[in-house]
Amino acid sequence: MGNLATPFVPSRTVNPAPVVRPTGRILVVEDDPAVQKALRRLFETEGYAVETQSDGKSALDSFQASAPAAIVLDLRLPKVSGSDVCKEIKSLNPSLPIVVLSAASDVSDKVLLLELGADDYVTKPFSPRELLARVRAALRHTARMPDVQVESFDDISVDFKKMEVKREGKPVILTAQEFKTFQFLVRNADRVISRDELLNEVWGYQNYPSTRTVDNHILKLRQKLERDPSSPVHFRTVHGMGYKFVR
Amino acid sequence: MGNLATPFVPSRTVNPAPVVRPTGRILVVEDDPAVQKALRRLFETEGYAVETQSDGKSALDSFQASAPAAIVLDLRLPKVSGSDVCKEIKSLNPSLPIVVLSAASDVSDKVLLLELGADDYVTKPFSPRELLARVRAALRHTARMPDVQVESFDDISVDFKKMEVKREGKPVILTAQEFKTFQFLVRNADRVISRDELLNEVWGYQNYPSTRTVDNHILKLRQKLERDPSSPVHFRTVHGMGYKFVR
DNA sequence: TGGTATTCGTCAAATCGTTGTAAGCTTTGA
DNA sequence: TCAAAGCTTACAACGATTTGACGAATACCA
Repeated sequence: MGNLATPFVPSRTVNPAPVVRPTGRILVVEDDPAVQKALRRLFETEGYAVETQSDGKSALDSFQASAPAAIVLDLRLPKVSGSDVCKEIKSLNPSLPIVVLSAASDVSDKVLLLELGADDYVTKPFSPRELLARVRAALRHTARMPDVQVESFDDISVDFKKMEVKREGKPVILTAQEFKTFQFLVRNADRVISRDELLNEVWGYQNYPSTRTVDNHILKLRQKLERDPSSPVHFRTVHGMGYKFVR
Repeated sequence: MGNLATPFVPSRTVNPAPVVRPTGRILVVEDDPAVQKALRRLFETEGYAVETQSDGKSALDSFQASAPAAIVLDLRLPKVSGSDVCKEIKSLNPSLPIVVLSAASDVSDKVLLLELGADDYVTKPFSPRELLARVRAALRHTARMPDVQVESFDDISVDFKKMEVKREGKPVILTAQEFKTFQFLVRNADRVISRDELLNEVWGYQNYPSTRTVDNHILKLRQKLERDPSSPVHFRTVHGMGYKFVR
């Protein structure tokens, strides 16, 4: 799943039901250009969209403007120190996971990190994999599953945790992408969702060519889940707008 | 995607699957006000109720009066030392989980902690997430004391305590890593588990191998435990997602 | 109301990603 | 020092996803 970083365009004004965010954008704040580049590559090859900033001031601006899903923050920064950035961000949004990069000497102070409000840290030199693991864990943690894991309507029932869908009690096999699409639609039932939004939220794309990809997945879902796929009841087309799922 | 036929439930929204939510109050015993505040924030944003005390004496009183679900205890305390508090509490209520905070120098000897009766410890500086994880683990541990230590299905039986697996009554030798993987899967039966999650839960941060490693362990488990390893029934692949264990 | 432009549904082919597996290498512990 | 366990690598096989063409449906506008 390839990704290119481009400016984020908020598509929703309000934040409705919990939204499934498979791949978030990561804000990397790091002043050393070499390290910055390496980090970008690390996360991008893992399918994350990456935004980079080189100093604390820009980081704060960037955080305000683009609402990243997680932040990787070097403690050693020019102008505004990493610590201050961390505190500031945490005070604005306590649930946004921040993973701190620090030289071993920086954290000699016993509980500094805790006071900063950072969620996790790795000390330089660190293994890329470990950083990745920690960021992923941080993301997973905040993207907490909504309480309701099971839904049913019409003759369909879904168990999001087990990734099982049944129709008239009989199992229906959905592929990974189909399932994610379905899940997103169900969790945003009754709301009109544009293809762009689907691509952003389900596919994690930041930019993309014009594509029939979404349509194809809707097609598959209709074939598998609608009583009469040729006149869909649940997966509705809203012409010129996108799709809408209704129970 | 594995699906098993079960009766169709026509209600609209079925009751939520049991979600592990923070329950109970955590008693934080810490004399440094800044750290105390940070700890409070850490646990509270996670949904725990927090009670704080600054010295050993008050901690003991508090423990008696309010019966917390777990205790986070700094070893460095004024008046009554943390060690004594720990011993005292453990003698009064051995099953109450205690996670100890200690400077690295304090625990040159890990054995000491065990003597104290502490369930777990983190050394400063610690990652907030790690502390959280350990407290959660400690809670989980005691929360499901009536833990099933023996499971069986198909022609397999497992004794988690003895770390023994038998197939058709005959012992099967699993390596440590295989056993851990197996255990995690069994305890999360029916749920789809990503490689990442397995890596985090079974392997942990410090050694974070490649995802191919997981595949190999699943392969071994299938070879050792499936009737027909080439068409696995229990260790199912969920393409694009991970694995799922089904009894 | 008819013509035109846009958007959507559908299909098959091509691409791309994921998984299973074996073999070899590294680490660990007796 | 050796054997066992664990990890990495490579690659084939498989399946999922994307693409692009094209006709059908819908909206727009004179």
